[in-house]
Amino acid sequence: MAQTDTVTRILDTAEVLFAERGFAETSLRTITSKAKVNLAAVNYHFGSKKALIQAVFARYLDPFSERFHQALDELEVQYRDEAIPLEVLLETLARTVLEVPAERNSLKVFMRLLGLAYTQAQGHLRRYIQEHYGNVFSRFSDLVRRATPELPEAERFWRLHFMLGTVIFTLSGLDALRDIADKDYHEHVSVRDLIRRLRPVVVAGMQAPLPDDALKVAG
Amino acid sequence: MAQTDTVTRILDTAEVLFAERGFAETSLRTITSKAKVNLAAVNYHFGSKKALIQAVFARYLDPFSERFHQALDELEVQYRDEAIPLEVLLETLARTVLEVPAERNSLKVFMRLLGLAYTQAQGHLRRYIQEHYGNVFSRFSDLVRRATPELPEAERFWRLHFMLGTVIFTLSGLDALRDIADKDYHEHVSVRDLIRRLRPVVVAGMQAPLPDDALKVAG
DNA sequence: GAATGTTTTAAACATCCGTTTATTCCACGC
DNA sequence: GCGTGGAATAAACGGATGTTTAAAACATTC
Repeated sequence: MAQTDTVTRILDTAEVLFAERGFAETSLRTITSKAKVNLAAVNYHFGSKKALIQAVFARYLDPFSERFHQALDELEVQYRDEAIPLEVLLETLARTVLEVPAERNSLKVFMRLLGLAYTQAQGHLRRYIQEHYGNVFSRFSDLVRRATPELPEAERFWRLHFMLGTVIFTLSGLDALRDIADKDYHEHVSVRDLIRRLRPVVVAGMQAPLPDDALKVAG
Repeated sequence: MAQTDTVTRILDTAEVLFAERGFAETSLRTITSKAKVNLAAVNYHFGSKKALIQAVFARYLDPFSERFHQALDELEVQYRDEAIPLEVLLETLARTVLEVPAERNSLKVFMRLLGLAYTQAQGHLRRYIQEHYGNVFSRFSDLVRRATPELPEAERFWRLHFMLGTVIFTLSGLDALRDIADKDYHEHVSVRDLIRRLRPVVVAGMQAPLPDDALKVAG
């Protein structure tokens, strides 16, 4: 039974704590004590705290990357030379994101981690993700380009990131928002509910009219 | 000259460092040495690091809150019993956000701080902001309700937060995104450029068609 | 100009951190 | 059975953190 499930226990505990408090605010002592594992185990198995952080991400992003590539392969076969419609691309992305962590029903954790990767300094993490998973984003980005030929290059870039912000911000801050929503509207939303609500907003955002070329934004 | 500009020097230095690295990653020693102030000055003038963090926010949010209330007062006079159009509300919000930090040309810092307030744990900060500035948000939220009577209550709540996510995520991660954009598109964007690009996306997102009532979101 | 109250300073304090070391444990192959 | 090597453990290390203390410097008032 024992063998290397120490590694798994560390990862399981670390991802939850990281998602709850961030990286700097989560000490190795908190992780190892909650995981009922010796303090030195982290440095023994992973080498350093930084490497542990990267390993936590790899456990989500490796399967995600593989599945998403695969899903895009199928779409490209299906659509031959036609451009894949934007809605289909977004739908596929959403489905893959939902599938990956579903097996450990930890979508919330996954989203929190993505949000942290963006917002917490941690230069090493950004470099790691860019280096290991940059090509998935590039491929998706290229397909979106073909799906929205009317958008100027730069405009599409920014809108993709706007929408990324919408989704990550919402799903990663979900708990806080859900508390407010529960209290005010007595309507409990699931993550899948939220994604259903997000879809039309994201699509409309991507297809919004181009901004005025006005030189100034306000009075 | 000296007197209590120690307090100002601490605040000026702290807000920049917090915005760059986050709260936990910024030590009082870094702040005080860069501000050329004694280490104990923070605890003497503010009481604790937490209180310093809150003071940094208050210096932005107090003027913002006051000006925004004032701007909404004027709009309510101007529109009498009619509903204020959504675009006008968003425009007013954007203008006020731009005005407040303009005097110290630190809009970027302001946005980074807002993003941190959302994403970094710091429960004391969330409570502080909620307690001191919750009513501004409530008022704005009520006006948006009158401007979008066709939206179900809960749907509007979520969309407002979607759009909040879009804006805060984008402007708070601005530097990283700008690096990519500069490299790929050789087009340097200013914060005002970005806000110009954000506007149609936000408006379109708020006015997107309602989601299907489909029970499931994907395959 | 002495007294008073506020601000600044240097030093120490008590914790907490990530990492390393040295030892012990335990399973497996010979 | 014994020895070998990978894994677990307890303890310590060096350094950084927020906070407190007690003395010095300064400004203000009478």
